[in-house]
Amino acid sequence: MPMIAASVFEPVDHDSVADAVVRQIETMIVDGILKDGVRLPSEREMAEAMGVSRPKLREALQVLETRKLVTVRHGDGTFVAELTGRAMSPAMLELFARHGEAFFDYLEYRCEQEAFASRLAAQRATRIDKERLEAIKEDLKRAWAEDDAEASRDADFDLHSAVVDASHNVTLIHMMAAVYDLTRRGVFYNRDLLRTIDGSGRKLLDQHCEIVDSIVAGDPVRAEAAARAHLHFVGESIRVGQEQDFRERRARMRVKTVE
Amino acid sequence: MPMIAASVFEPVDHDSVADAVVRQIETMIVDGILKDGVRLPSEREMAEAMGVSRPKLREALQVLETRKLVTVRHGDGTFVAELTGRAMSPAMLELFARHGEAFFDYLEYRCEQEAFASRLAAQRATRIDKERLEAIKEDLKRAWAEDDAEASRDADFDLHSAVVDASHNVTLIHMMAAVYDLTRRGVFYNRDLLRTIDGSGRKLLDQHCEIVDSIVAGDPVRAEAAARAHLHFVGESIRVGQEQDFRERRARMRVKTVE
DNA sequence: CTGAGTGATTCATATTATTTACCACTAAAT
DNA sequence: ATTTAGTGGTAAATAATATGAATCACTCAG
Repeated sequence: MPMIAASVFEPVDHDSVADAVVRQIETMIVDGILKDGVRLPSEREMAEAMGVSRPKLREALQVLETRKLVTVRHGDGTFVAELTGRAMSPAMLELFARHGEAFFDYLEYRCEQEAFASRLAAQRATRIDKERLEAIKEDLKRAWAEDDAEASRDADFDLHSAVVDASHNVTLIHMMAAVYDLTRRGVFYNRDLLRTIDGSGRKLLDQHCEIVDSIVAGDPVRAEAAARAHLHFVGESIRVGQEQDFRERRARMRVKTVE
Repeated sequence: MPMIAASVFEPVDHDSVADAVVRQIETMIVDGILKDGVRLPSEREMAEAMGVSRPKLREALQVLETRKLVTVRHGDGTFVAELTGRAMSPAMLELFARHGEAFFDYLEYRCEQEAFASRLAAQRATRIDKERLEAIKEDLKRAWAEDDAEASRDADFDLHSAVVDASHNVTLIHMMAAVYDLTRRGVFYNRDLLRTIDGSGRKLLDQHCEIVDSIVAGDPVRAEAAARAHLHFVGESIRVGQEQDFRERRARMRVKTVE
């Protein structure tokens, strides 16, 4: 009779009450239900509504305060922190990264912003902007030719920053600065996932070059299309990559049963 | 200062230890890690591996036994039930329905089976089969013309059963019988979701008619393509429908904050 | 028939969570 | 400036859940 080894069974992922509360409040923030600056109901009311005890709710609020998602003021109340304003706070962006289902919303948003930035850049790029973009294009090519992942990542980041800078829209520049910083630190996704459907990285390079070329050519329609195609490719790579990772993990578990 | 009403906060979804164990073991079954008939490790070993106490593991195994997913034999051991064999057991199919991430695997599998069935049906349908299919086609048209959701659902089920019957592959007939029964009972998805991107239902009708016409015409390639297109449409409708439902729920929660 | 494994039951103990009471701060009303 | 009613903050008793351990009953291989 075939028998399963005990090692196939992993420790159960069982949350405490406080953890569950943290997750639910974070989800409400991500979903836009709890907006910046609003005051939460009193601890007594929230605890009752959520069906947990006040000490446990307080424990959760403490975690949220540590993550800079809420502000607690003795004798006054509990408030959702200012998370977006002119630019998304790191706390908010890290929250998005933690909540997988929000990630594709973020990507959809970013696609729209980068299409917008590329269109403006094609219209407004100065000679200096264009020179900067051409120089980054050479960096990208060199990084690809040398298969230098780190240089490639840096150049990627430089390109997107340069495009936004070339849009000359101050609000956009501020809004996207934090996004790029966290993308660069790998908070949103492992950049290796971009190799999922583009093993050689050639496609990624071509897309980056097309963005530069269309901005330098002063073609807003082409620049916007290039940005959208690129972000679509990024989204697709991540989705397919995550699915493959998931299938591989399941396959490894199955293999484990016959060891 | 804007304030959120307490009613926006819902009771936290917090599992007991036993519930968490149930979910994890069910996931292992869905993922194919725990296969039919295999013997699980002893309760003592499983409890230790999963990091829970034996009484709590036993509580979980009792739930799984009630759901007919495992068989427990005093003095012998605990076994994964025979869930698939020649046809998927209702227990297995209900398990798939409970585990959302498995649903699209199921749909992918069903797409392949129905494409296979349609191809065979186009090759093997007898005169009686064809007459039956044509009669069902008329039922579908009438149900659509009269906007009769129940008649439409019944005719839909009849069609898929008739196609599989016309394949004259006994294994396939048995395998799909339980699938159709549960689909009919709405275990897998609410059929209303099919109206998400096809408000009038015309597209669905056209696809059903194309399946019938291609089988009656004896064209296996066309029949297979028609089945695949149909199942692709079903998958897409469900996916978009679920996304819309999700967005609507979030929007309702946001509206709730300003009441 | 025996022994070593399995599941089954029960109970004492530990941990987590709830309930309750009271303290300290804040801000609006007087 | 004071008062009051709200808020958050702390602590302890109690309840609920979970763990750990001991023992019983069944099964099957040797």
